[in-house]
Amino acid sequence: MPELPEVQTVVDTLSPRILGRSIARVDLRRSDIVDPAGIDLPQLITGRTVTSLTRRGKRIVFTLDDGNLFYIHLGMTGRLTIETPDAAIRKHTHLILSLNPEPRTLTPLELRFVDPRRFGGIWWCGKDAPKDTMGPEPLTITANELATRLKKTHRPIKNALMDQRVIAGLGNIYVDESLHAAGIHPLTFADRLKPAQVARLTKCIKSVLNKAIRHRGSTLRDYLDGEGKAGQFQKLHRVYARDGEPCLNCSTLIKRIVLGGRSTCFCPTCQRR
DNA sequence: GTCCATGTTCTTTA
DNA sequence: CTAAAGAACATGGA
Repeated sequence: MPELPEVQTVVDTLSPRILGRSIARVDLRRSDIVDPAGIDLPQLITGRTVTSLTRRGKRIVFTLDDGNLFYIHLGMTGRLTIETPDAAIRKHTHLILSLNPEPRTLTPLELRFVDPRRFGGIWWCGKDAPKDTMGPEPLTITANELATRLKKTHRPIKNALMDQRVIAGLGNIYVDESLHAAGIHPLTFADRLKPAQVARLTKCIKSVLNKAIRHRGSTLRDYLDGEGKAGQFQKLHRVYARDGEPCLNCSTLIKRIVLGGRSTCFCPTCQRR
């Protein structure tokens, strides 16, 4: 589910509800979603206040008032939503944080983490910056920076852009959409792209992501933002999951191939080899 | 029953 | 050794 635009939307919707509230109770219903295994997460965070909530790649980074830090990754089906305590607890709810009301309001809230497939989880970092082998943020990367990184790998551009060490935050949807916008065939070797193509790709990645953020992400099945609302950008996908349908630019039928074990959709006319 | 799914990480292969 | 490809993880829907 969640790539950069979805994760950014979750952070944006959660921030006003979480920042400044202290954590009154922690209900960790499945301790195997916490890494490292064996730490006492409830003991570490009960009574603390979240002082900042940020995104790095697809991670949601929580900073606490004692300087400790952890992040949540939503994996494929993870959801992080604000609920009132009386809301029904749905299946696969693994963590509930009860948040004290702000001084002026009397509404207690809960932050709930739900993740059926459990590819997501919570990573405790303590006071150290999280171990970070991720590439640069796509919204601020320069064309030169991306070009340098792509030059180092002889893989199809699709695979390279999916690799979080090359560039952080992109996944299957937004790589396909960006490559289509840039007119680049997904099988093109990353190290063979011309500077003009990388420049165009950089621009397209940014415009696709920004547009997706404005539409609050893509909801295919599981994704909801922090307030429980679905995204709308799936209605504007131009290639993702549109195989067999006409290209919105040229009417050629969108083709589907498998790359890196993932389905990859592209327009054979707009994206020539 | 089968296949597929927004992601990451470990293992195997070249 | 390294880079790249493939399998594995767990659940649910079509």
